[in-house]
Amino acid sequence: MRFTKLYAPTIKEAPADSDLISYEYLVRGGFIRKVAAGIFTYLPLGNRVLQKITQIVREEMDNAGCQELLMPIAQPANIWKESGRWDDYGPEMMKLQDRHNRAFTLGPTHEEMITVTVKNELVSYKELPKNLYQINTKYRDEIRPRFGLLRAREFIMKDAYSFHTDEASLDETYNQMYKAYEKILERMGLDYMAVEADSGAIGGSDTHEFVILAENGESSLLTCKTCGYKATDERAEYKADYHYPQEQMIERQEVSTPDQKTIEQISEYLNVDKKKIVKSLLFKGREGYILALIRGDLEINFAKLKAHVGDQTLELAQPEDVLTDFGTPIGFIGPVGLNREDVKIVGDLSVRGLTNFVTGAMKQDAHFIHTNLERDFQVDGWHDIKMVTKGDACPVCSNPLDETRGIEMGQVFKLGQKYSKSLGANFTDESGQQLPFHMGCYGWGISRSIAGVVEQLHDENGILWPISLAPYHIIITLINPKNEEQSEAAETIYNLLKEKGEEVLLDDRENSPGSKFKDADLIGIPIRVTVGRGVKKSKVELKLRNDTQKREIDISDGFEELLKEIKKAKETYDPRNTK
RNA sequence: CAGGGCGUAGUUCAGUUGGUAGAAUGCUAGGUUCGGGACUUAGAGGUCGGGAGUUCAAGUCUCCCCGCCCUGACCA
Repeated sequence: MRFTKLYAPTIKEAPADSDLISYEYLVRGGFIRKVAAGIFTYLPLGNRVLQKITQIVREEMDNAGCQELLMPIAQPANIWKESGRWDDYGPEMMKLQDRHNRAFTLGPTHEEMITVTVKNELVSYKELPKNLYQINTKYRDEIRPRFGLLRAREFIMKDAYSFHTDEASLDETYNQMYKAYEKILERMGLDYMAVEADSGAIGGSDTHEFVILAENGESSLLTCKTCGYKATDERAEYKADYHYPQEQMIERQEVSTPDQKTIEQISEYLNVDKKKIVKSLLFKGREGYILALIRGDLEINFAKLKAHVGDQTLELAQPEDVLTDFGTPIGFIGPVGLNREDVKIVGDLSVRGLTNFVTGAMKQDAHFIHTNLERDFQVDGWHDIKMVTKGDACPVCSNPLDETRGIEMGQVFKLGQKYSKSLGANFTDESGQQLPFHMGCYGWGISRSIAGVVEQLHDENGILWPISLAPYHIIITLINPKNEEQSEAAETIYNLLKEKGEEVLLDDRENSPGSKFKDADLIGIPIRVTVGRGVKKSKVELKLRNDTQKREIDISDGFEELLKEIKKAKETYDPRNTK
């Protein structure tokens, strides 16, 4: 491809709405353009990368015994109502109506659709297991789309679904997919981790996330150097070991705390250690309120709480609701005297054993001091709902955990029988009995991968694509197109490489050399052949994107050395090693 | 959705007490250059996000919409 023919508008300045390096470089390099919040056009360069990722994923899926199909994006509401997720997913879904006022959604995921697809036709144990996938556009009306392609509202995803007679068969496929995902990440040349994760709204039991390591990643991971334990922050557990000194219980007392709403403020105002305050957060769910209690210096893990309560619709109660239902602003809620049918109290393990602590008094501008468990209120259940942080004890070996950041590229789930049961998807076993499938599902963020790769592989000048994903492998930078000698040499090399089937880009623009170098770096082409003044002496230059050194190559031998060096570079180039 | 911020040339941004719409960069044409966004001359490009209002006069003041960005318990 000639640069003069290519549609790749590059931009010198960072776009005003740039919030992340990958978004900035992808826009500046002419890979993508934003159309609306979280909705993008893939320009030719972006589309080439997208196709390469798609192809890698497709090949690995096929190798893992998975078959490709294509399901509709527009899905009727009724299948979502049947599975009970019309409400669970709720506002996340892009909803629309046809001319007859029938409700549809633009699929945020396809569990329902695939189940409906196989429901009446995949009926015998003899046909199992089956593993089906598609690569398709998905829609999720995120609370706040951001970070460019990392959190888009319209995005491309590979999703696979497997159907089994029993758990053992599911386990086998799960492991195959797990390995396929490792293979995909290796082919993309990325540093990654597979970690235990929370299953969220998708539900199910076992699940692993495949996370690539990146400083700006949205996911926080907790890892143990000693034993190798790894988990996402939502899922991470720890060895809870709280010992509090035995204290004499003191009489509970109400104190005035005007406008002191946060733990921080109360701690200062009452001159009490945060560890002697119990934080009370009120959540509203399907079956009423949940009051969650945790020690003042710790944070609640919302995902753990949701999982524990078994209600994915759980949300932090609105201040207005709290005021009308409990008669207090949210800063002053607490467990004392809260004997209401519609309120369940969940206590974090950190609260158990505390004595004489501070809680909200359930009325404006007042807290209780010297509150005590049992004597002053009852907890309905104890559970670990704490957000695990760096330094907490590893749940396996008790050594302190580390925290790193990353970007989730894919996730594998064992769904079990959740969807097959709710949608009545059964098969007939050897004995003629109707049984619900055991299912697995396996997602991969195709469009997100583009941004993920850039997040991990970039420097101050632009992107460093690995060979497997680069939109072109080689760029020929022609310094002066008006110089016949140079121009001729560049054309010859370009045609030769094209004949050899190389993916080569010829920068034949009449810009100044500097702007061509900048663009080549920004776009991130791995191998650069510079054709300039050296041509007089039958020399061109070879420079790799991850290297600061250039090498002179003699071309008087009919380009043999050049071809050899290019071949070698293609085989050994690794953008993770910068020099 | 809540709280905060911003919408002016393709892009990044200036625009004073209300008084003829600006720069840089990019683009077009010419000239000089040709190894890290080079220099120079000329030119095109804007119903100032949309609507209503106040005023002799609105980019600037008021109100209502719309869009985008940031913070928030979202997730491939």
